[in-house]
Amino acid sequence: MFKELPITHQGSSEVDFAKYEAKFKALADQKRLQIMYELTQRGNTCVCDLTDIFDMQQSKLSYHLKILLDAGLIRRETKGTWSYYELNQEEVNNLLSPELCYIFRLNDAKTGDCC
Amino acid sequence: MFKELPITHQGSSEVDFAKYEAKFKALADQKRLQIMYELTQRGNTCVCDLTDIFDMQQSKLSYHLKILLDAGLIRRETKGTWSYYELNQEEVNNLLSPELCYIFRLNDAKTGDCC
DNA sequence: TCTCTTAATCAAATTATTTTGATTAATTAT
DNA sequence: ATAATTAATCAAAATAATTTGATTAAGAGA
Repeated sequence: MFKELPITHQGSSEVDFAKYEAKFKALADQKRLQIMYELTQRGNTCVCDLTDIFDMQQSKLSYHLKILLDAGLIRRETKGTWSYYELNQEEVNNLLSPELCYIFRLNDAKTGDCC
Repeated sequence: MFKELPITHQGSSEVDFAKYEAKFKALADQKRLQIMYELTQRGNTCVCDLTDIFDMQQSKLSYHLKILLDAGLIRRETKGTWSYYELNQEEVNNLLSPELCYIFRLNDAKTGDCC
């Protein structure tokens, strides 16, 4: 009935790995990492600018932005018909090493300490 | 002929995101995170023990171990017919936040500084 | 030698993710 | 009011990742 538990610890259920799965899935894509990098460099950015920059179909970009948004890695702000996205620095810091955080760090924040 | 470059920086090609894609892909799976956690707790561990612990088909476990191995997150050592895997602590530290590193930190190393 | 065990690899089936093109709703501009 | 723009969503197609069961190669043990 019950699966035997491992001997040396109380089982990996004490850590919620499902939570991290979605976040790492969001990070596990070149395009999305580039989108994040772009948001790092530009700060709050309109989708219309991103479509130009990445030469990417609008629905495709929208799909990738949604994945990053759902994972909590970016934030959205809507102004009229326009959508602006920005990096969620806090979440990035919670996940990534100081070295990687630095890559995804807003330029005007690069003087501060990391993580 | 040439795609216009973004204005505010020299293009995201200066960061090798392809390199990180494979690593985050490896991390983007609950089972693999659990395998990593198990290796953290047990240290150098035989595949035969892992099949018991995870109640997972041998070929399936082998597939996931290969993905972690190829991403450089774990290391393999072969002794006769047996394979032993262990966490690549250094690589984990290079990627993950101190908070996450701590989860994947060998018990006997938990006193030391992170990252 | 012959048999058993270990663990990697393979091909096929299954499942999940991504891309594409179209549609939609909301807003803006004429 | 009408037309144009923005960006999300949808369904179908294309692509990629995972699972399964079988096979293989290498060693261990009788």
